Amino acid sequence: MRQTVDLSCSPPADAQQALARAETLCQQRGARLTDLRRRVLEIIWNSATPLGAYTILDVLRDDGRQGAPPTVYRALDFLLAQGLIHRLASLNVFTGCRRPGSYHSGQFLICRDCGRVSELSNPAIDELLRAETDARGFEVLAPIVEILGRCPDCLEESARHG
Amino acid sequence: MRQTVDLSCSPPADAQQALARAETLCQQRGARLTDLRRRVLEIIWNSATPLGAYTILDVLRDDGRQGAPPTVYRALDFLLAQGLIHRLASLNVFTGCRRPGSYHSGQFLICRDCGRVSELSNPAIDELLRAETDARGFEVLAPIVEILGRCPDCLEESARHG
DNA sequence: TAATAAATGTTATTCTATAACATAACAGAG
DNA sequence: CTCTGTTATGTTATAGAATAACATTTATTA
Repeated sequence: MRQTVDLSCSPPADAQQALARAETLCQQRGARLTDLRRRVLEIIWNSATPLGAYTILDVLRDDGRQGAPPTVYRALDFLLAQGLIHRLASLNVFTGCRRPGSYHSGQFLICRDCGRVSELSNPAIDELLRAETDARGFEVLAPIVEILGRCPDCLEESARHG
Repeated sequence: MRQTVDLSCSPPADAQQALARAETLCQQRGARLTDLRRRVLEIIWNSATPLGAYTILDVLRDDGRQGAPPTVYRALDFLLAQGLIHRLASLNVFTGCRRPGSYHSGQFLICRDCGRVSELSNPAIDELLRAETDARGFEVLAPIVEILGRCPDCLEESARHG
């Protein structure tokens, strides 16, 4: 069964702000934030949890749009290239970037229970990784840091009940 | 086209040692390292680079064994549970664990060009991540640290030629 | 407006992973 | 040793993620 979209905790304000920011950035860069790409970004931001490509496709189809997997993946590729979203490799899902503008790879805390994601940016972690790779003469292209676990809310929840 | 198995840099000695170690650990734990599971572990260790599940399946079939995807995935699940291999989420591949016995999640440097992987274990990185998650009341289940980049050999190679 | 480039539509396929159920191998109790 | 329950493996089918290849449309600019 396909993932459903949970809007419970991502206020539209966030989405609107993110879209406005994206608009500005793309304009500055001469990148074309088309209807489709904007809509995909909006779908991602409207969701409380990261979405898979096929879930996004379902929403597009609900919009009445035509679409096949490449439709979504191409839009996602664009948004990734612009640093407007991140891909979580461990779950094959996509989430809006909280700090677009400065390209970065991000560090993520992913809750196993509710699926929500926090994006950290701890420079010390970056520096340590950098030191480690420098020492080995390894050139970094894409660092991936994804911590799967349980968020405070879900911990408390499971403490109260079962 | 399916991945092919490159034996060029993983001396059989490593594999033999890893298998012996696995044997011992499983015996201590009362876990059953069956023919199939041992063979899958051996296939992984005999390869210079991490292997995908379907590549492993191909090798099993070359052995003359019967097999379907679940055959491989079940063996991999066992080896993962025993901490004898790691899964690299960013590439959907599996690699032998260099320090089995102490369950750990590992930090990996993955070369984009040659596909080889170095497993780090920098306690400082673990500690930083731990501090960050503790501060947020987030319970860690599975930290994933995978750095995609280019290894020294491939950097030198590309400096000499193209 | 014509020529070019960029974006999207469309069909098919590849790769990754698991569900569900059948059969076989094994370990311990009697 | 045999029965019995458990664990492991065989087997078929399907779900889920991603891309290849080519057609068509939309935008840009010369």
